[in-house]
Parts: sequence; C-alpha cells; structure tokens
Amino acid sequence: MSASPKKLKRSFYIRDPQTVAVELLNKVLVVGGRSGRVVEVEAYGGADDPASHAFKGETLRNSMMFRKGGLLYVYFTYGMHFCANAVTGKEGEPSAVLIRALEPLTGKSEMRLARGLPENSLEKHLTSGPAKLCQALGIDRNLNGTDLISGEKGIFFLDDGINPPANPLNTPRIGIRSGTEHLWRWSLH
DNA sequence: CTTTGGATCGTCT
DNA sequence: GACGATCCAAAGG
Repeated sequence: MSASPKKLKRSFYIRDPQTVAVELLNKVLVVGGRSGRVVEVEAYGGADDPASHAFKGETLRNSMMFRKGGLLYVYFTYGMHFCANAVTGKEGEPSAVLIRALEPLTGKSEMRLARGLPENSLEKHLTSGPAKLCQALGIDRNLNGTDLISGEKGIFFLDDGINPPANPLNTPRIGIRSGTEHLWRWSLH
C-alpha cells in the first residue's frame, strides 16, 4: 500500500527557491477539478538575481514575491498571458518557483475547452508551457495571492508519493536576458 | 520539420 | 514610450 496523497505544508515552501523547485518536480498541482504533474520548473530570487521580477525591489506587480512562502504569484505578461509561481522563502526575502510545464492528469476535457483545442487534440499541447498551463487550469489575476496551504479556492500542491527525480535535467532558464549563468531550470528527462 | 513575425497591454522608467 | 519569466499561425525547407 502507498501513502495517501498529502497537501504540501508551509514548511515545504519556506526554503530557498532552488531547493523548492527541484522538490516540486513530480508533485501535483490541483486547481479545482483539474490537475497535472509538475515536469518543468524555474527558480527566481531577489536582489541577487537580475532575471527576477524582484531584482529592482518591490513594486505593485511583484509584491507577492516578497510575501511568505506558500502563496501563489500570478503575473500578466506579453499583453495576453498569465504565468503561475509558488512563492518561496520567508516574508521579506523575495523568491519564487515558476511552474513551466505539467503533465495533465485530471480534467483534461475542461483543459481542452479552456485552451480552445478540439477534443481529440494531443495531450502534450495542453500544459506544455507556463502560459498554456495557466490557460488550461483557469489561472488568472484573480488567483494572485491565493494561499496554497489552506487550499482556498481548491488550489494547492499535492504529494501523491512519487518522489522528485534523482537526476533532473538542469539547464539555463528560458526567455531571460541576464542571469543566464545560473542553471536554475529543472525538468524531467 | 523549422523559422518568423504578429498579437496585445500592464507595468515601470 | 518601451518592452516582457509567451504563444501560435503562417510560411518556408
């Protein structure tokens, strides 16, 4: 018999974003009836990380990154896309983990509908990007700041017993212009 | 298959 | 006033 699925606790998130990023691999993101297994993540820091939204200090947009770990940070970009992060670290120490890709588990029909894809579309197109997965799961600005521990609004991360990979792929982050020396992106093989 | 350019707007300088 | 932690359709090989 295997352990029953367990919601991640606050202490899981109150650590450095690199550690949390790696350990979020193979966890399950649940948003209402839709869920997917985390297969790609990136870590973002604060004043030490020029690629981070929080690099130049706190603003209205990035303020969630400065809050305590275990909150959801949703930002809007390119005039049309949302991306979702799990806030990490302590209050006042900005950092977060960007969820870049999921493997769809439940609610695939709803995801296709939300993405505007036909019922017979390939599963790999549903949540294979940070903005795609937000569209598929219905994540938008209204969910910014949601607490992932209380599970309000039915959104949280689940440990269903599948451990993070021992040797995840470790590469530079995508779509950034500075901070490329850091290998802060992790994905399944 | 890969490459290219358009869409579209909140945020910060 | 510029541009972004992006995506997709269309065109080209």
